[in-house]
Amino acid sequence: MATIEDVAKLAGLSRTTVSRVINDQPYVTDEKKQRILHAMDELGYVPNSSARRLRSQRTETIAVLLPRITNPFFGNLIESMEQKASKAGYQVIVCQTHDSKKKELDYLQLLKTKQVDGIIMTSLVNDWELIHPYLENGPIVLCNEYMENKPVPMIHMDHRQAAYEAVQHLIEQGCKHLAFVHGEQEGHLTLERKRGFEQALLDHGLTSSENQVIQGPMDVGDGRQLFSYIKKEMPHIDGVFTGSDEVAAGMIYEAAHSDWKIPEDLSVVGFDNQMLSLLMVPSITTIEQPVKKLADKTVEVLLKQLLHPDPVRGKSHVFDHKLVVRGSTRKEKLILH
Amino acid sequence: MATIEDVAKLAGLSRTTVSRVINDQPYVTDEKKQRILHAMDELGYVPNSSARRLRSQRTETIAVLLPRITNPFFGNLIESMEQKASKAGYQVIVCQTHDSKKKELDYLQLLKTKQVDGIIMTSLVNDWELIHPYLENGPIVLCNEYMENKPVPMIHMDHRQAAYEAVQHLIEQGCKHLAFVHGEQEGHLTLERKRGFEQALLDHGLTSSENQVIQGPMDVGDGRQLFSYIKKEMPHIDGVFTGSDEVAAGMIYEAAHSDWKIPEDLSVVGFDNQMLSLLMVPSITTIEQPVKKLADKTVEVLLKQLLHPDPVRGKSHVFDHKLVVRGSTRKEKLILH
DNA sequence: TTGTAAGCGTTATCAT
DNA sequence: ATGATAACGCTTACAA
Repeated sequence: MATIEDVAKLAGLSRTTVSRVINDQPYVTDEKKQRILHAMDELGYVPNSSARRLRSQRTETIAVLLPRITNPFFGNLIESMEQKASKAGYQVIVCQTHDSKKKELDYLQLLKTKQVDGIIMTSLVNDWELIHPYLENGPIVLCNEYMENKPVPMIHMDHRQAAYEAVQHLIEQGCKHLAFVHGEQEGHLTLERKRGFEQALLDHGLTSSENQVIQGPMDVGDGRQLFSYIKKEMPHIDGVFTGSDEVAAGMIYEAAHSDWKIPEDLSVVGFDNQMLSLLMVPSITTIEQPVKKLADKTVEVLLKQLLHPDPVRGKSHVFDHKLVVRGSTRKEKLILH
Repeated sequence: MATIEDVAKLAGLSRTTVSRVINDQPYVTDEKKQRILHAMDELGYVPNSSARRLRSQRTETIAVLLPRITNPFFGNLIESMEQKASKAGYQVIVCQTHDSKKKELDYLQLLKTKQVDGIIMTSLVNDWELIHPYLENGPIVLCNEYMENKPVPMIHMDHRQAAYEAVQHLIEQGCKHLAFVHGEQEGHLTLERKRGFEQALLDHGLTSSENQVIQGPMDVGDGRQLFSYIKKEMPHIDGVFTGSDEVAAGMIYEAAHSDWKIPEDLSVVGFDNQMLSLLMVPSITTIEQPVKKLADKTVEVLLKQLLHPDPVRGKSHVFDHKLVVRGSTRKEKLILH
């Protein structure tokens, strides 16, 4: 593999001058520049990335931590982030934590080992105390996940309000016995949604005791089990706010293979407005997140921090959600057209 | 940021000895080892990755090239690859080409710039002549995509045979006028499927002229348009083999909002057996790929090449597919239970 | 068992 | 405008 030295020799010039050409710096005669470019071409020279990184102390790479790439919400998020980052000349590396505390910390080490310049966390399973020290090693930005009064920028929606509106909608459709379903991890995000759920119940005079919080379900399979469980063990439940279109889809699938009708016997709300939620029969009422806006803003904020290592501030950027009403909750058939 | 030198000083030993401890090498007294570990701990020392890479000429990182992460097939593939690779101590970086020739070549540069030790290509849009030179810089393995007589390992299914079986199944269900649908790019993989399509027609006495090859559709939206197009412009078509569950799902969605019935008026076969294909109403007949096996084998082969830089051989590893028959093609209702 | 010193490929500083 | 030289932080012969 050719090095800068080889190029310099072949062109009859010094490494310094070659380096100037590589980095588009001034003070190189056009004639010599051409000679060097020729030499680089002839040797198939490409600058060695490790050497540059070592020398410059920068990697031009950022890491995005997420639970799992197979969740379409995170898939879309990373897709947008990657596009935005690569326009600014940054590489993105995708880090799946699978909601493991250990993996999350392992990936944060990328900052210490200088493999990345900054980190975006889209989920957060460790206590903040364990995350905080890593701020010494480079900027961290939270996207989607958020917590109060922490010295990092946060880009997200108001999940409490979103949950409130979803639950209010269920109540308006006539549901009296509601369940809130969330995944295995009880993150801050889940907590926010739960608060919204409870507030809505309160505001509409439904006592919490008749309503349920169910922890665990995360995917389609879980949703299927959940439906069977509700039908058998809690048949009084008539409305469910799930934190996930997958879970909602699983419930609807299983319902279709039973004698319950959705939304008549059970109304269901999902989350994320994934393609799936439109395609199901009935289609799924859900909360739409402004994925692209979240992604773009997050990358923008991180890149800004990379350029101006300011004293870290905990500014929140809150984006709007949208309740998309569809067949899984709409009991009175509206007249279309 | 503490360096190895700082640790050495604090422990009153040399860099060499510290390095030995870092790399778990023998010939260090237990007592000194402890002293060093203590010093590392006290300073919060972490080895600098760029320096190690530069010195050792290895990155312990592999790149996986794929069209887009939001396609669940590739999402699942990368998920499995990442797990397998990380067990062997390798990092994975995900590279979305979006089917762009330029991006594909850009990412292959990672091999030249020594940012990765090896590359897995799960799709291939450039001519082989452009890819070939990169083999100088490190091992490349093809997974999913394949071509004949190329000096790289290939791990894949027999797409021609899979297509053949899918089309044969449609014919057995009574379809007489078939269409084969594939995406924008006409890769080798698509070509294989098309051959299977044509062979099946031939073997069952259907002349090609009555049947169609449609290029372009890739996602749910395209599938919806496609259905409308077929209904309006080619209403004689009664069976479609799409290369994608998404396209199939889009067609089914649109059909449900029309007066055509699936499978009676039009039968549809998807590809990949994604969750979506089970959830649709009717559920989608599809081809199941052994994603985990493909992923594991691919990583295994690449890692082997990384350890033994043998003269490159073009061995193919072919895995079995499975035709999953569901409601989108099953005209005679079978009695269940 | 431990240490010295060279070198991986760049780039920044300072001369010239 | 160009070049010599010293880092960046680590590993590895080789010496002791």
